Amino acid sequence: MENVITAAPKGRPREFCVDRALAAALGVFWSKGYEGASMADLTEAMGITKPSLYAAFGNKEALFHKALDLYEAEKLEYMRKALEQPTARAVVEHLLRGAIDAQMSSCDPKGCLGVISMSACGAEAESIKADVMQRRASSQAALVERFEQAKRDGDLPEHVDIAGLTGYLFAIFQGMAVQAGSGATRADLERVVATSLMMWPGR
Amino acid sequence: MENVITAAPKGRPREFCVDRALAAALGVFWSKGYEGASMADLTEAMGITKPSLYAAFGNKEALFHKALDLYEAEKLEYMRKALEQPTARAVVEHLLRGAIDAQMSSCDPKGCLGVISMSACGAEAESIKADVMQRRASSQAALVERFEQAKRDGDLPEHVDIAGLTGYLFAIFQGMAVQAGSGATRADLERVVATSLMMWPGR
DNA sequence: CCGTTAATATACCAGTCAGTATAGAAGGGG
DNA sequence: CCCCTTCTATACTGACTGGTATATTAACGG
Repeated sequence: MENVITAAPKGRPREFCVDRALAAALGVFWSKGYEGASMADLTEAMGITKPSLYAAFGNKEALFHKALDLYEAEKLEYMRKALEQPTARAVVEHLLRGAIDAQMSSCDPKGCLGVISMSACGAEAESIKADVMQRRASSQAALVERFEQAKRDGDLPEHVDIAGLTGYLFAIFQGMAVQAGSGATRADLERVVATSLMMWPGR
Repeated sequence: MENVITAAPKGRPREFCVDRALAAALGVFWSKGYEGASMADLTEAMGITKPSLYAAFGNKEALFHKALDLYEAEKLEYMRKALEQPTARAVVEHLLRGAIDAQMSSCDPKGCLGVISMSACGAEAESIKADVMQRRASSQAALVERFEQAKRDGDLPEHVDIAGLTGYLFAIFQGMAVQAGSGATRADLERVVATSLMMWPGR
C-alpha cells in the first residue's frame, strides 16, 4: 500500500544498476548468441560477479529472456512505426530501411539477435529458440493484419497471398540479418533494400 | 607407379567406411551447427571412437571442412544446374525451387548448413565462419557472372544493379534457410518462392 | 611363425561450462 | 550498540569440452 515506489530497501543495497547490467548482457548475447555467451563473458561485461547475476536475474536463461524483452522494446520499435505508415508500400519501405539501421548501428553488434538465436543450435537452447520463434510469429501476425487492412483500403489487390507476402518480407529481413552478421557493409544492405523496393509493384 | 588404386594397405585395415562416416558427421553438423556438435555427438553418429576419428580426419575443424566439401558437392549441385538455365528468370526459379528441396528434404536436417554456420557465434568458430563466407562469396560471384551474361544477352535490362540483385536473391535464400530451420513447412517456403517469382518482372 | 604397421578401445588430460555454498561486508531498525 | 537482511567475493562443485597416451588387436610381408 504505502509508498510503492521507494519500496523500503531493508538489506545492503546493490552496487550496480540492474538496467545497465541488463543492457550490457544484451550486448554480449547479441554479438555472441545465447550459447556462445559464457557466464564469464556476461559477468565481465556487466561488471558484476556470478552470485550477483544469479541473485538479480535468476539464471542464464532468465537473463536472456529479459535481455530479449529489452531488445524488442528498444531495437524493434521501428517495426511498430512502420505499421502505422499509410500505404503498404510505405510500410515495406520503413520496415526494410529500419532493418538496416537496427542491424548496422555503429554502436551495436551487427545483425539481428532473433535470427542469431533461432539459428543457434544446441539442445539446451530449445526454450530460447521457442521464445524467439513465438515473438517472431506475433510480429508476422501484426504485419498480416496490416496487409489485410491494406486490402480493405484497396491499397493491395484482392488476389495477393498475404501469408506468402509476409513470409517473403521476413525472408528478406532475415537474410539481411545473416548478411549483416557475416561481413556485409551498410552499402551492401542498401543495395538489397533498393532492389527489394524496385521489385515491389507500383512506383 | 604400380597400381595406384589398390595402394597396398600395410597395417590393420580400418573397420568403418570413411565416406559413410563423413556423411554421418555432415548430418550432425547440419542439424546442430559446428559448435553445437560435440565430439560425443559426432563419434556416436559416425559409429567410431574418438581416436579413430582423429586418425582419419585430423580434428573437429578439419572434419567440418571435409563435411562442408561433401555438402557443397552433394547438396548445392542444384546451384550449378540453375546457372545453366537459358534465361535470368529461369535461373532464379531453379535457384529458389532447388533451395526448397535442399532445405526441406525429408531425410536431411532442415535449413542450410552454411547459414547455420555463419550465424554460429563462438570465437573458436572464426575460421569456420571465414571458410563458409568465402564459399558463399564464390557462389555469389558465379551468379553475378551469370547475370552479366544475361545483360549481354539482352535478357536483363542494362540499368539493373547486379550486385544488389544477387544480394537480394541471397537474402531470400538465407531467409528461407532461417525459416526452414525454425519450424516453417514446405508449403510456407513454397509461398515465399511463389511471391518472390511474382515480384520478378516479366511473366 | 615372426615382426612391422596401422587401427582399435579404454582411460585419461587440462580447461571450461553453468551453477552454488560459504563467509564477509554494508546498510536499516531496534 | 546489536540484530537482521541483503548484497558481494572467493572458492568450489560435477559435468562436459576437445584432444591424447597407452595398450591391444588385426592384417600384411618376410
